[in-house]
Amino acid sequence: MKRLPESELEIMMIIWRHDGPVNRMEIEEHLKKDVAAPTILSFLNRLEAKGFVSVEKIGKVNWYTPLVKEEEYLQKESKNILQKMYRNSLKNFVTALYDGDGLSAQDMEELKEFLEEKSKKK
Amino acid sequence: MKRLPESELEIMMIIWRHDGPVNRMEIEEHLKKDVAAPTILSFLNRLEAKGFVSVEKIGKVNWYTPLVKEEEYLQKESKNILQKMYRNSLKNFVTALYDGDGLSAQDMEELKEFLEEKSKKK
DNA sequence: TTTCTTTTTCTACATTTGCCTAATAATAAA
DNA sequence: TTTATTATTAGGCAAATGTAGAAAAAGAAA
Repeated sequence: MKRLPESELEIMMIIWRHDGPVNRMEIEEHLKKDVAAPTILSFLNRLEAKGFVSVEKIGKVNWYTPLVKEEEYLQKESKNILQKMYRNSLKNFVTALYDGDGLSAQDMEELKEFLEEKSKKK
Repeated sequence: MKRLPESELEIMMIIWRHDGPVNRMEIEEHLKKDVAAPTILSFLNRLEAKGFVSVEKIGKVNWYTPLVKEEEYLQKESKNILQKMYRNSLKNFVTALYDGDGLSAQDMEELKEFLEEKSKKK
């Protein structure tokens, strides 16, 4: 499974968050910036070529369905990021966020609970 | 400050972790895969063009010094990553790691302590 | 002062990425 | 059944990225 470039990932995120097949128009509506229709279709073609989605044409509209699971992709990516940028230390990542004011008290609380929960389970 | 492509970031990480000016040869030694000297120098040129390092030539050797601070870059990147891939939720990121077996008990312990420490301070 | 040796600089090239215009296909409206 | 309307496909282009061979520069050794 390849790593996706930014624009393709952006599209993929929309597809993942959407329930069931999506068409170009729906994706367009969820994109913040606006791009021409053929641009989006071009990204979708590339995603298909890379095996990330399948396409079915109904009438004149293409419907796209994810083939790769979001969790699967994000799991790989998370590890990658940690390894490449934070010497494999989650703490380093969180510290960077904290120091850059990217962490609210609520985020921290939420995470603490998660960690307690998980370590209890073990 | 621009985002760096993978190869340039890899070089930058080496420069940051190194203390004081570095030359091409030293960088080469720290790279896992091996690339031709001109390749590394080419990346270094691009880093200079982007304002990430400064160069000083002494004798026939170039010495590179970081101009952008590691923390600064990583802080921005961390936020970016979180926002683009995890709907801005650190918990989502950690969950992905956890579910993908990218988290050791020790990592979790370390992080819990960090969080407790920080929320106490507040 | 020649002749290596080693570095860097030049230049180039294949791919990938981000994007779009023009052409084509296909349904919907007259 | 023509004539819009609209979506997709073709094709393509500029910039960015990954990579390196050949040429040039500079110190080191003869």
